[in-house]
Amino acid sequence: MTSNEQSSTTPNNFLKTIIDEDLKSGKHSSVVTRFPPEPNGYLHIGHAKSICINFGLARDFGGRCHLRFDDTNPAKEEQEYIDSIKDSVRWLGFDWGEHLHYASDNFEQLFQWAIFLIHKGKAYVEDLNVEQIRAYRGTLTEPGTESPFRSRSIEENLDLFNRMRSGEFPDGTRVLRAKIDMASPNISLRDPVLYRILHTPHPHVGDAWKIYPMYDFAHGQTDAIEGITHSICTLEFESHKPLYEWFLDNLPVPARPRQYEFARLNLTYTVMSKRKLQELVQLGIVSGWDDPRLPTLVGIKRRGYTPGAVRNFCEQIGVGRSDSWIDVSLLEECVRAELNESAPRAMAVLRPVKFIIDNYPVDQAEELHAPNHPQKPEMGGRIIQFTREIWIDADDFMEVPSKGFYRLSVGGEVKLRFGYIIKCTGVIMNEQGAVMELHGEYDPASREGIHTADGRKVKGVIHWVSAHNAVTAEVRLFDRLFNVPNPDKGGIDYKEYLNPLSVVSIPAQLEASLASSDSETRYQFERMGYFRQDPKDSLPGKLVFNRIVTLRDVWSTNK
RNA sequence: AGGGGUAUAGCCAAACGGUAAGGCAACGGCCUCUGACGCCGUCAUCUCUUGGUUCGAAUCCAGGUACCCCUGCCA
Repeated sequence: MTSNEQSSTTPNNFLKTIIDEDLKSGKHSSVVTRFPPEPNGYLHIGHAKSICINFGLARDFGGRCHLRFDDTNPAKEEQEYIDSIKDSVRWLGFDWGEHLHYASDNFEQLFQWAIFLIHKGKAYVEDLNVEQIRAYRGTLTEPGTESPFRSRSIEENLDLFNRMRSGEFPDGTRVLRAKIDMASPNISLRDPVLYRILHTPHPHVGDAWKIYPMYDFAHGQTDAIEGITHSICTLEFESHKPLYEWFLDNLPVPARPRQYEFARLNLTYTVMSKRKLQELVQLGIVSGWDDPRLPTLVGIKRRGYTPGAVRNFCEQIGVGRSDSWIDVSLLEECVRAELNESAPRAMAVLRPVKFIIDNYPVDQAEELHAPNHPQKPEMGGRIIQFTREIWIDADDFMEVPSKGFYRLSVGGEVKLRFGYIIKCTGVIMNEQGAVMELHGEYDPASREGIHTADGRKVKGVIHWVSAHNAVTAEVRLFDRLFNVPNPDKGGIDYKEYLNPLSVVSIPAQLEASLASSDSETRYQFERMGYFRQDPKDSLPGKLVFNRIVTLRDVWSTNK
């Protein structure tokens, strides 16, 4: 297999087509991409799409992908974010090798290139203030007006720009602008700002600079310096592309990268903008950036989603240029698909109701064997205890069973998973009509299979735990953070759509073997879903389990 | 007459003038000691729309329509 053949079985997309052609035509001999986050916040699932695209392309075509911090605005950036972003990229399973870069590594070169433009008469120092610049810029339908400072001499521009660098002027008093075209229909070409004065220390280069380049003046040149062949970004940067190319055309850059755009990810029932995410955290609506309900990568990780599932999700959704809304259920489906294969099974009763087996000896306890995975005997098994008193789930009992309900009711029988068939003979309720306790009998001959002594087949199989040795745990049931597909839609504040039941915490009864689990192991609680211990809050004596995702449940969705 | 983009099934998405891939969902059926998993089958006479070119159009041309992005000293 040669380097310019696609080595994966993943579906085709327009970026792969472009790279394939560039490699075949000899335009490039290898592929170099980059993932360029600004370290001003935590990464979310939308970034995961970009990471998978960039690192995935490099992997598929035998090239490399850089991790580059687009750190040109120290007012918003912090080391904490740099560290977290690195963690998240690694967690997703990607490796940038030697290629950890910072746009700020190139500040001196960028400065020299700015000087170069001034010498060519293609950049000037602007004295107008923010409001004036805005007014002079024109509107979407009207051309802008040239600044009175546009025609300054090269000498004066040089002098002023150097003095900007040396910190002589206060923030906001001057900027360096490119001299392009104030009448351009593309507003990003109306003499864009190249540098602004900012007396702010920088997380990566300290207090070396008093002026900082703008994104547009840094990105393409940094791509060129790093030898990026395909600079892949989201659609909103498309209108910046002519500017991106203008700098490459007018500066003595060492290479000629190309920018390509794809549609950003939108996910239903959540919000993705940094501003909204931050607001949810700050208002205490969620517990932090790693709240398991958030689409942040740290949140998803804490919830218990696996990196493989996220990667698979990114593969499934494809790459295109049309605005798309992906249903969260696809993400959940990817999580289920992976966990179904890897998760050991266990039993846990989330809404415990005591069931007393009247014909079972009070002091007796027997050991039953339960396999850890129905299709994978190599995953072994464990011993579960069977006793006179057991916990079963309140949802598995109905006083008056509805049509199609084949679990327990008075007079009905059901198979206890890996245990015996039991028959319910009585129910004790409180004054409010809530079920307090159930009574019944077991069939001693029914341990194997689902047939009664007289040969009938029991339809229902329910999970249970021995009340004798069950362990109590807090279980957090997570659901969608919002109760509408697009909380951003309409003029209404997105917070109006918050789902009040996005997390409900309940005391549950778990089988004894779970007491010694660790937070790395994801379990399937049979018939309920996938769960794992919360890595932050769960303690040996005080277990806390997160519900990662439910199992598909045709019964309850069709009810 | 601002500029730039995008329209293929419920949600994504492939197709590059040769007769609409695939995934998810949905719907039937089978299997099952998890109403899970798995398996089998069904699911666009049609590609936003109206015309045109062509033996042949989702693909080419012309005109409409809808939606998204752009007026930070953010990225």
